Amino acid sequence: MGFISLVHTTGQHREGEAAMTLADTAPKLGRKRDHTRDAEILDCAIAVLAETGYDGMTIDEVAARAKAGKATVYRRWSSKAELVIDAVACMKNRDLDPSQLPDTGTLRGDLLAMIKPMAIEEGEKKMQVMAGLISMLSKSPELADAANAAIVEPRARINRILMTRAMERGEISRDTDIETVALISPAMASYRVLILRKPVDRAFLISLIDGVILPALGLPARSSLPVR
Amino acid sequence: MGFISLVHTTGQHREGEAAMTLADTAPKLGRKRDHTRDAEILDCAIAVLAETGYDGMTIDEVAARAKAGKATVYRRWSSKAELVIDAVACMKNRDLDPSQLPDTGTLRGDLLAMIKPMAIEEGEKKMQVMAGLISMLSKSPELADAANAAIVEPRARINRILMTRAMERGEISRDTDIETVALISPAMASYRVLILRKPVDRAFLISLIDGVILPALGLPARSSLPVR
DNA sequence: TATATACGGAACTGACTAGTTTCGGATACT
DNA sequence: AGTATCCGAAACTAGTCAGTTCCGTATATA
Repeated sequence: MGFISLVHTTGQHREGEAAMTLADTAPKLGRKRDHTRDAEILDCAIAVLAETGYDGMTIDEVAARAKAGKATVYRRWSSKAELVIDAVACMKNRDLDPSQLPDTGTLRGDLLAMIKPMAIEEGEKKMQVMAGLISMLSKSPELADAANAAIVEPRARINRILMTRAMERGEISRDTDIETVALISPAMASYRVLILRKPVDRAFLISLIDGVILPALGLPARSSLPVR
Repeated sequence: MGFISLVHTTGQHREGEAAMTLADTAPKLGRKRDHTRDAEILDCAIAVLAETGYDGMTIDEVAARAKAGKATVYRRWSSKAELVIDAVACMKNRDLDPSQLPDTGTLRGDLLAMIKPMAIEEGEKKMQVMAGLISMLSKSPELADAANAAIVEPRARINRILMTRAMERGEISRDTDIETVALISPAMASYRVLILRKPVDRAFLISLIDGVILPALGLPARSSLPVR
């Protein structure tokens, strides 16, 4: 389960022991480390994390699921905390295409175009992971930063972009508080999954757009024309 | 810290062992159980829960903080899970006055009147507790129900009442989706605390009311007069 | 070929903790 | 008085898990 193709970009951490100023690792002799295992282990870590949460996750389970020895895991990450931070950071790459956003001409059209089964599923997965991390966020600022960058920010950023475009288009008022409005859907979707434990489906997202977001921006549910 | 005066209402659970159809406990002989310890222990459980989360919380810590022996705790609750469920359920009673809500004549006035330092602080505490519970909610439906009834519902309920009154008053449209709009502030406040880890202060709540909730209801930020 | 490292797997260590039991003393009924 | 239960405190039991070490084997350089 999960594709292997991901490359994790957040650094290998220290692999040797001696203090090396440059060239993180450099054993000239011996068998080379199989870096295809890295992403596989991280994928399994994400899966276990989503299923059991940070405290419930065990290195044994991750290693077993990746058909790896624990030594193979600890050779790459010096602790459970580092593995998790790297795994979470790695989710950032699963994101929707960087700037290949829809551009339908209306904000409503753009927001609706963002509702795709794949995006919903990926969002659900991220929320499962987030659920297992929340109690840790206050204990590990480093993890909190990783979770923010990989899970929280990407969503908000997309909304910010779409709404900024709508503003430049003249569709919404110049003095809209985009920063806040862009957080409505992430916030309400999180709340629905994490706390109400109900599914975030297409119908919910549409009612959110038409019942909350667009009205909050002063647009009717069926906006299409710029105001001026 | 924390007042002792609370009475927990959610039941004592089984205290004896033999199957008794009625009268849960009935030792005629011996020293009586000191029921003032119940609420004290529950208060300490809440405090530890807020600080460390469910997995980080230990019975030893709770007992030590309440200056009680572990046996005294286990005599009342047969497991950590039951203690936590009872402690969470107990938070319901800390609520804002049952139906003693503000009635200023406008929805904005009512919503602003709900912003009191005490209410903010209590909400923050509840969110800390919720943060420590989230990863457990999917594993224990009973805990999820308790958390919902004690932490989630009360807030939403107040908004629902205030908005229903505004509707009857003619201030907002008859076909408003109150069920969704009432969740905006709980959702965005939770998101802010749990995920963004920023404080929910007066300024945030006001910008939420004026920048999101009232506009979503078709009201200007300074509404005062009924529309029709 | 000799050496050094990687691999999966398994055994081991040390710390922690849920839950139980025991102890000396206090309190309440009979 | 006698007995049963409570109390706080501490010791004990049993299971779990992070992190380490060792094994036999595979693969790379020299």
